[in-house]
Amino acid sequence: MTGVKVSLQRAIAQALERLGVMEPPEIDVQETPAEKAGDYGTPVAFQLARQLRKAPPLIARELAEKVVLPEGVLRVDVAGGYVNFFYDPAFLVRAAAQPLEPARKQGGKVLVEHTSVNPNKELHVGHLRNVALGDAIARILDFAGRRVEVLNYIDDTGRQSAESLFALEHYGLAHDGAKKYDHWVGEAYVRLHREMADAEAKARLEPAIRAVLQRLEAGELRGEIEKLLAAQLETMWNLNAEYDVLVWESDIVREGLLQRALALLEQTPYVSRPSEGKYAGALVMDTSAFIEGMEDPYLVLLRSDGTATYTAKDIAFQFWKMGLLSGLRFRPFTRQPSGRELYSSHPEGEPMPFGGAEETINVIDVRQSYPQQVLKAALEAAGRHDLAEGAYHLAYETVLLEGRPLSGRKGHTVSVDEVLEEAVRRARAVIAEKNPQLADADDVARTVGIGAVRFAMVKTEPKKQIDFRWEQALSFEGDAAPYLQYAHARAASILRKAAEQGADDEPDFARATPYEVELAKVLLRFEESVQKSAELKTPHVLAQYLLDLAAAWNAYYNAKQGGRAATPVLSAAKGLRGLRLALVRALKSNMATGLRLLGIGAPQAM
RNA sequence: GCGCCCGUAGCUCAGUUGGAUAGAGCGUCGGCCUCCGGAGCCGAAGGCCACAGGUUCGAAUCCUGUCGGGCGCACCA
Repeated sequence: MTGVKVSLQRAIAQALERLGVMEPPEIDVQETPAEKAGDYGTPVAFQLARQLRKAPPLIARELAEKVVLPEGVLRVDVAGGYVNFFYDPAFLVRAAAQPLEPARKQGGKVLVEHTSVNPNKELHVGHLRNVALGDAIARILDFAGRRVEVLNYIDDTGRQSAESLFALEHYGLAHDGAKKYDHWVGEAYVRLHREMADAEAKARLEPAIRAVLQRLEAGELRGEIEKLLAAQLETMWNLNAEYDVLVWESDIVREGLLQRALALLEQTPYVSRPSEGKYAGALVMDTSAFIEGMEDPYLVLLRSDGTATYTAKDIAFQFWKMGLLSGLRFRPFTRQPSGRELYSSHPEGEPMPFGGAEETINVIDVRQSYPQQVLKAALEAAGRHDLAEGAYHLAYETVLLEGRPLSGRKGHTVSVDEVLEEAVRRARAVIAEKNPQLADADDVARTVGIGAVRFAMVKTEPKKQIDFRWEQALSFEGDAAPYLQYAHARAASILRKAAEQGADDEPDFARATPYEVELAKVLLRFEESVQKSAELKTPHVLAQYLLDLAAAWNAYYNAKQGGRAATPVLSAAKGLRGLRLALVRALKSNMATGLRLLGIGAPQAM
């Protein structure tokens, strides 16, 4: 159903060629403003004025004379320097009624890493934005024709996990099942930190924590981490997020990826082992050739005591992601709610074709910008400029809670589980009030509540800080997911009634009115918005488009002329009714697809 | 101090590879269920697009500077 703009661009380009324009500019085709004549127009004559040394209106007129009108265009007109095209309403509406299809697969693999939360406590609202963004962008890229692999990194050898596991042992706790496991462990973690606020206590406990860390690195406590991971996965699944593969940090080290990455880097002129000065005895990388403005461009990979920094492991991981290194082994981990298999790296697994992507998207908050730059620098140092170009950091700003930064230690935080529970509860209350007869009210409340939360996380640009406020994030009015879902349910309701009445007349597109044309034009923007979302790697473009689409549909639905409904569907004359049903069908299906790409469900009724 | 990001209506935000009169939601005020679902629709009020220069036929969008705000600059992760 694309193609209206594209065919105009092509026609204009050919006309310019006939006019003898040697270097045609980018041809911009846009919908004409509401009060202007025509359907689509181009300002290309303005851009050519200098090159051709002619007034824009003159060029516009010549262009209008030379252009061969593409299919569906009735006539062309000139307004000032703009060239405007008038479409046959029937053509636009028929085009808009065509079913959507995912773009054909092309290009290499793109690997999306998101979530990657420390396995040591429950997810909080900061993680929520990460999961919502990462899951949505993966779905969008897939629809836009990319081969996508979704990865979740398990930092099982981190300090935080060690502290959590130590806390359980230290306080002699046993899980009785009353609380969700990750919340329960999180409480022990917080308790430990309260105790360690005292410097003396901290020093006393340090050796025992280190011992746990070492056991983690040896892979001895994998089962403990898996228990935490299982509890966290429940939350992500509740959010509608699934993955292809988990990669464990300990596996990266055990399989020798870290050593090989360092060996590879040591052969380059950028990595050295200073024998004196600040970095004596350490292995460092000089990033000055790749990162500008650093006071101290040296980055430690191996500490002088021989241990690897987190960044070094991350570099090894990035090298694996992009196929510079291979060697991890995998096996099935669990089956996810949709039926999709989740794999995991594992010492006893077998080689499988994960990784080796030509492009990576790392979804991590903006505070990690420097380490992410380092990953690119390491790829550059390895001589792979092409891969460095393909490594994208999807940086999102932090989430505030009621205007203040999140803080686990001060208890200023809310878990994702809590947020979801409250959202679903509120959705259930609204249903009880507005639609008490609704059959599957509990399921719908889940879809609506979770949808509201996810949409709130993706509707704004990632690089803008957002403030999580209960009243806003859980709003069921205005620019929120329920608005989109309501538009969908309304369309579903009409189609249901049409089926009951046996209304299935052939559409007579020649009967299209300006009301249908207006809705059709918005429908026709769907693919462009998905493509743009994919290209800019941000779901908010699609989210904003869906709001436009729902608004156009609601306006169409409510249109009145002289106090009467202007656009009734079911009571319309034969042919016109068929046309309107075709548009409603397209609206419903596109809205459902758009919501799905954001990881949000579209109930038939709500 | 150096670097990156942000500043658009009372509030929260779209719009930025330069294009026609800067748009939504919330809030305020006023309307709309004899009509397919009022979680909706229509209308009003509300803008020196932070400020000052510059480039351009044309600037919220590009450049320079200034002022506000956020973040990053560890042999932490």
